[in-house]
Amino acid sequence: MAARRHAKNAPSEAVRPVSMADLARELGVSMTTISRALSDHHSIGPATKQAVLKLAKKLNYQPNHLAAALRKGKSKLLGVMVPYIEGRFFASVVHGIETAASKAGYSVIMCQSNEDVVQERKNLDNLLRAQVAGILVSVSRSTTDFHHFEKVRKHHVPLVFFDRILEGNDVNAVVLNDRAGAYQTTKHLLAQGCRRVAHLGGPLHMNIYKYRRQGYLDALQDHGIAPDESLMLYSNLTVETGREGMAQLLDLPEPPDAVFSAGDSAVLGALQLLKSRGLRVPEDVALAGFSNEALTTVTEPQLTSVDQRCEEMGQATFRLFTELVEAEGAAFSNRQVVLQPQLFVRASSLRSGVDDSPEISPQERELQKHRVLRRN
Amino acid sequence: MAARRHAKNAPSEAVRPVSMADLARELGVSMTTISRALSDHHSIGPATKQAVLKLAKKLNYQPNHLAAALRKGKSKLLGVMVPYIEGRFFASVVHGIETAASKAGYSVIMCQSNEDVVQERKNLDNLLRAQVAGILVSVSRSTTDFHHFEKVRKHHVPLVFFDRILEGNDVNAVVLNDRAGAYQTTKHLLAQGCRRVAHLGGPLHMNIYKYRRQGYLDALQDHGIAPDESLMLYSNLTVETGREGMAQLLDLPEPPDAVFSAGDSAVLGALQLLKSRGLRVPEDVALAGFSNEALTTVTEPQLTSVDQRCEEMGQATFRLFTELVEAEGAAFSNRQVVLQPQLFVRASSLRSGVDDSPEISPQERELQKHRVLRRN
DNA sequence: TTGTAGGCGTTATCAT
DNA sequence: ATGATAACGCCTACAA
Repeated sequence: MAARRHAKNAPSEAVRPVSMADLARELGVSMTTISRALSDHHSIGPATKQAVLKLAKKLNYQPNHLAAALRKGKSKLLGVMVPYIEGRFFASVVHGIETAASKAGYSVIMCQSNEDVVQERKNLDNLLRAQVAGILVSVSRSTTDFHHFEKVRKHHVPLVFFDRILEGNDVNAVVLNDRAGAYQTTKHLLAQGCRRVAHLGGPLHMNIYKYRRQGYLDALQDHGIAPDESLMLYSNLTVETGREGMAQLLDLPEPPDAVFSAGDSAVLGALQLLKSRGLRVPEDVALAGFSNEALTTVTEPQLTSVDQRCEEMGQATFRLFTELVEAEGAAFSNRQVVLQPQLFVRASSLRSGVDDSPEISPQERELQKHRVLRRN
Repeated sequence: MAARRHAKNAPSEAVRPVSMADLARELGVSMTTISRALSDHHSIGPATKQAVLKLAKKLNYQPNHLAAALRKGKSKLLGVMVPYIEGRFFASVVHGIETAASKAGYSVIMCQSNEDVVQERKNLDNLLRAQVAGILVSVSRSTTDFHHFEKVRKHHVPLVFFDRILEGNDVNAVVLNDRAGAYQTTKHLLAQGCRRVAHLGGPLHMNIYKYRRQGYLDALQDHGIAPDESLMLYSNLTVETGREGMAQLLDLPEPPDAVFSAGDSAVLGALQLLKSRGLRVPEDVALAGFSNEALTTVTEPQLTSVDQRCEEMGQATFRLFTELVEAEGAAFSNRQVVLQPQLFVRASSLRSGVDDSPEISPQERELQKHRVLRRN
């Protein structure tokens, strides 16, 4: 017990953790034997193996991932960057990624760009320096060019985008079919008898908002309705801008009888404003949003919204990453995975007697189970 | 033309990243010089330094954190473990941690225990193997003993608990003054004229729920009201159990005129049930919750709730970690940081004409700005 | 089945 | 002001 370990070049008296060399010395075998016993190599005596494992447990040995990664030139770290972690969407996607990654032996380094392209660049550099095995990213709102991601490619680090991607670049990406979600929602509003459907949109340089608008337009066209620019407002889709937008729409000579918002916060704002003006939802104005945030089931009436399959997106993103790793640069062809959204029809868009989506209820009930607000 | 080395397209040739050795060779100097130039050492010629930096930029050199950490025996990785990342509370705390950590040059490895001690243990081992510089953790719901955390201490890795801690152990921790939050809330309900205040509580083996209950009891005692066991129900505080609990309370011979819930989901359930029975809030039953979730400002009436200073908690947790690092094991005394909660009084507990908390509004307005639901 | 030795990229300690 | 060299802990040809 009194036998102290003497580090030849130890900087100070800091207690070093137990290493394979320590185990080897203690057992009087070589480090190779230790290494093989621990990694369950085939050519290893069962007796020695047991002895090694036992000693390892006794001395509380923990393998040093850093050293292994350095030696192998391959770490088990995975970089994940989101604009921010708060809010249901990104938190759920990260949850999906982390769960899948953890199961596959990867540790997730999480970072946020805070919607700032400068921070995004810094984070990217930092992840590269950490020698991550891959980078999964949803770009910031202020990102408009691709060149900092080029660097990642130069370093041969697998790169997968999710949800918010850079259009026009051939990249690996997992996205939601935003167009289909918007199309289905708008068609639903039209099926409810609405004729002047307005749209609260987001910044059009972002793929998600561009396609949500497109789906809206496509549905109108399918019904032979000409788009009316005065019914289309663009903002950052906060509650506040939702209120303002709704007010502006009501002031039109011909106000809308329905609003499809590209986000749930804005549609909440719209709802608040309509109530404050004494208008009824959905009788006077029907409402539908996008994201299926928790708040949609709390308002009165509850809000129709498009669910984005957050967790599936996380899983799919990680899966795409593992496929890239296995492909090992064999195929340079980038892959796109497109997830199908799911419209949840609720009271805010359901006019009496008309129900064009009877198949929704069971899924929703199922989803609600998982959407319990946890902790408290 | 044949003499060219095709680094890019060589199939079986894994392209190694640029290292300090490459820079040294290219410039015809030693690695020591490179290292010093890059780390801004004092004894380095300004000319050589410039040359090194220039070449580094040109060749897209990125320092290898793994190698540096291995050599120095100290990484810039920080382990953060939460029960789950979804939901406002933990997401905000993690946001606070990540922001502070990033500023200080740390990368955050985020993992979830999913409320499972077994996973918690695995994660802990994994973080140790990743050679993290510290571990910040909020324990899972199913954690009742401390011994897996002992291992962390044995490895001399700084350990800080936040919010959910293990009582009875002398540990570093950042917690909310749950008792004070509950006390203040209950006193507020009593000040509104309520005389039979019920309590929806959580699992009492968790510090947070134990203290919320205690604050409730203390407030009752201060008003000379004897606690009534039939008014105190315990559950996991989901929306569903909130509904059930409220129903049970209404069936009492003497139903309550107010409910203080240890969580916001449960109080939402209570609200739903009261409405379905045609009872008015707050006139018939006043309601107050805990956590100040986003939903509290969406319901009708809006819900009174206790804000937990999520982001401050994250910042404080990281700060405590850095203090431990600087202390360098000098002082073994563990520190506890206690944050003060903030009660937000809203319509669900405000009976007409009585307002015992006029100072709330400005802060709330301020907070609301930041609580915009983002994305979409 | 086991051992030897070299090196992954960096930094710290010597020396020049 | 600059170099040579030895670790950090692990893996893996190549020997034995």
